[in-house]
Amino acid sequence: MLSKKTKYGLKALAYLAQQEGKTPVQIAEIAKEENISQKFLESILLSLRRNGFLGSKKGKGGGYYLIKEPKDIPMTTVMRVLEGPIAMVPCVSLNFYESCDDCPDEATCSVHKLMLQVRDSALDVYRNNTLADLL
Amino acid sequence: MLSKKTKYGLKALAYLAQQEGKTPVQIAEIAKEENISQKFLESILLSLRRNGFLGSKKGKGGGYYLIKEPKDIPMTTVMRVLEGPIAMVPCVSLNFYESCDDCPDEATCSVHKLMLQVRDSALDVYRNNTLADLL
DNA sequence: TAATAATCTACTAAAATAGTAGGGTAAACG
DNA sequence: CGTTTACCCTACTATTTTAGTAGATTATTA
Repeated sequence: MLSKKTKYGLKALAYLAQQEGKTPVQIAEIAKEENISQKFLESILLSLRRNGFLGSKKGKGGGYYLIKEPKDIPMTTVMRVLEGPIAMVPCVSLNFYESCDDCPDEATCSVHKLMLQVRDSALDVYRNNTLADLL
Repeated sequence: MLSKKTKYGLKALAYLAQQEGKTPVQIAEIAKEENISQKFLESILLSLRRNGFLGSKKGKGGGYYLIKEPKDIPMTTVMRVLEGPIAMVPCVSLNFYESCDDCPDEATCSVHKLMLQVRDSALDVYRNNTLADLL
């Protein structure tokens, strides 16, 4: 299941991408328009800023804005920041690899084999979608 | 992330599929060979039996066994029983559909659009794999 | 009937999720 | 320069899910 954090994060990014210029949008506006708890959204936007997706401006007329063009933001990087690993098991993860403590041999593991295919197919989708494609 | 329940369930099914005849295999044997907590595995096998994948026999010489041929067990049905919905959001689920309480319109929802593709790609993998393919 | 092995009910510890509460801090505007 | 605006940050909490445990029961077979 997709976490609310990821869902809200995606919606917020899409909302910002739809904006005309690069004028900052306030948290309160996004929260209201997208039906998201404002406080929760605050922490999500903050993490998106820390990870280089968003810029922010304080004070009157402040808010958040996209740093890059929507078409230059691939879904792979967004999903990894918001949701974490794209793989369903750590032993097939490219960016978050970990070996399983059960399972003596990855090469012969039935789960490994299947989940490798699932990861590749999901990766394929995320690689072929940028933020611009969500609008 | 794939739950341990699903992981263990898949491993147990694969173990049973590797068996020569249709002689029942005891929970204890599967648990030991696959490094799974026996009590936890008990409940998993029980649910696989209730859902028509396994048969069981009590008493001496008893245990669990596959009811169908591995090649006739598609991963879609296994995953749905063990892990639940294949979709990452209920609003794109074929078998577990639910509308989102935020999100006024699915047709224009950016998350919906993306997750539909992810579901289709995952479904594609599961449909093209049977239990026999995991061995 | 004694041993074996699945079945069933109920409880629990730990982790993740989805928030809340309450200030602090920087920038803009009058 | 001071007030307002709006992001920034820390800490706490309720709920749900996950991953089990414990212990008694029931059915089978030798």
